[in-house]
Amino acid sequence: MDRRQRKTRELIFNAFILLLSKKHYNAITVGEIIELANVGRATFYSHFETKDFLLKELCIELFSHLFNAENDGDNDGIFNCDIHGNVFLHLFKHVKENDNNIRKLLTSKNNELFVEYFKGEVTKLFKERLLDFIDKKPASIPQEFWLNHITSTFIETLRWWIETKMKQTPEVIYNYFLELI
Amino acid sequence: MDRRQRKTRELIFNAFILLLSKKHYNAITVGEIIELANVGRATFYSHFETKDFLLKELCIELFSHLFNAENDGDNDGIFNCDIHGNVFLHLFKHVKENDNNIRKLLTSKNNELFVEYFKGEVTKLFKERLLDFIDKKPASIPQEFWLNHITSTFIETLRWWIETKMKQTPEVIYNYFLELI
DNA sequence: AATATTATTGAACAAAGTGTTCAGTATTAA
DNA sequence: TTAATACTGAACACTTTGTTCAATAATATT
Repeated sequence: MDRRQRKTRELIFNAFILLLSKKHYNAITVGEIIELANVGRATFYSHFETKDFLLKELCIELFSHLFNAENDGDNDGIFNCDIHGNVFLHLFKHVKENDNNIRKLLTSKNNELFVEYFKGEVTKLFKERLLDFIDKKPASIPQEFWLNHITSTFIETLRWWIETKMKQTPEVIYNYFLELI
Repeated sequence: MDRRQRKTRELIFNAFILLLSKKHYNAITVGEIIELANVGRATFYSHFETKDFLLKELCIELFSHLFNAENDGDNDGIFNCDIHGNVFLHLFKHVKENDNNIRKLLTSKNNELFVEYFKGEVTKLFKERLLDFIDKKPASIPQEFWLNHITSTFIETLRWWIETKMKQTPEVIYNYFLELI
């Protein structure tokens, strides 16, 4: 990819992230983004079809290393942690220590699109590790319902934790989560 | 209130509800609403400041009888049910039998505003009846967190039920809910 | 270093939506 | 019947969106 393209992409991403932490997703206009990024209008539209696509590509940029990491070395993908699957504890830690972006996006308003993306990824994680939680499932309820429940509970827990300023350690909040389910 | 006002209010509400079941909240324009309602543009704006206010007033219109009913007779407010507080079972029943509007609104896209309203009302209900559920709370977790959790779980359960076409009876889905918490 | 390719620019553009205004008309309440 | 009030519809300024295009700049290719 042309160096110019990489440059403008990054300028746009940075401007967008900055705006996301200042105002609702719906309230952000393409005009504001390009003004802050110092980029022509036509340039923006040659990179991204719409604002929604910008968000989508930003998610891939920011989180694909987390969710899609193969076991190929020294990245910090979710799958490369303490052998036996404290994936979710790892995620709490990751959010606390590195990932201000997840914090911003998960608590920003009018951002159904991101929540949908994030929930989709987390659902995949739980699906792959469903057996680790299957013993907690009451026998009577359907598995699809259970999957939806633990995923939602995880995300709500994470959101609550972020919104109340992350006063607990990742370990404590992870135990809260385990006690809920 | 002038009969003319009541008439246009109802025309607008009906048009809005119809549109909500056909497209995303964000995609609905004032132009469409007034065209469908057969009402002048100026009239719309003399009734409602913005589309968001329209939604807000629609919620009050549709659900205040549910959530704010005092014990004053033959309404079907949430508080006027089987003495000992199966409020939530009652809500499941209500949604299944009478309330196509909650169904539409709770599963419509780009409708954070409604979900926020609905969650607020349900949170109030749980807060007033927290003692009924307090014995299910693990000792270690904070009460505010617990309140948020059972509220979210209730709403997610309701949403899942609606989205999967309400195949279970209200009693069964209510038991699912109880087993989750 | 010269050239071909590709990205960016800025300005202009149509289209769609928002929210306001106002004079004229119709409906309702008194 | 009259006075008050609600509705109309058309026009308005304004904002935002997404597109187009010729000129210019940066990069890749040889």
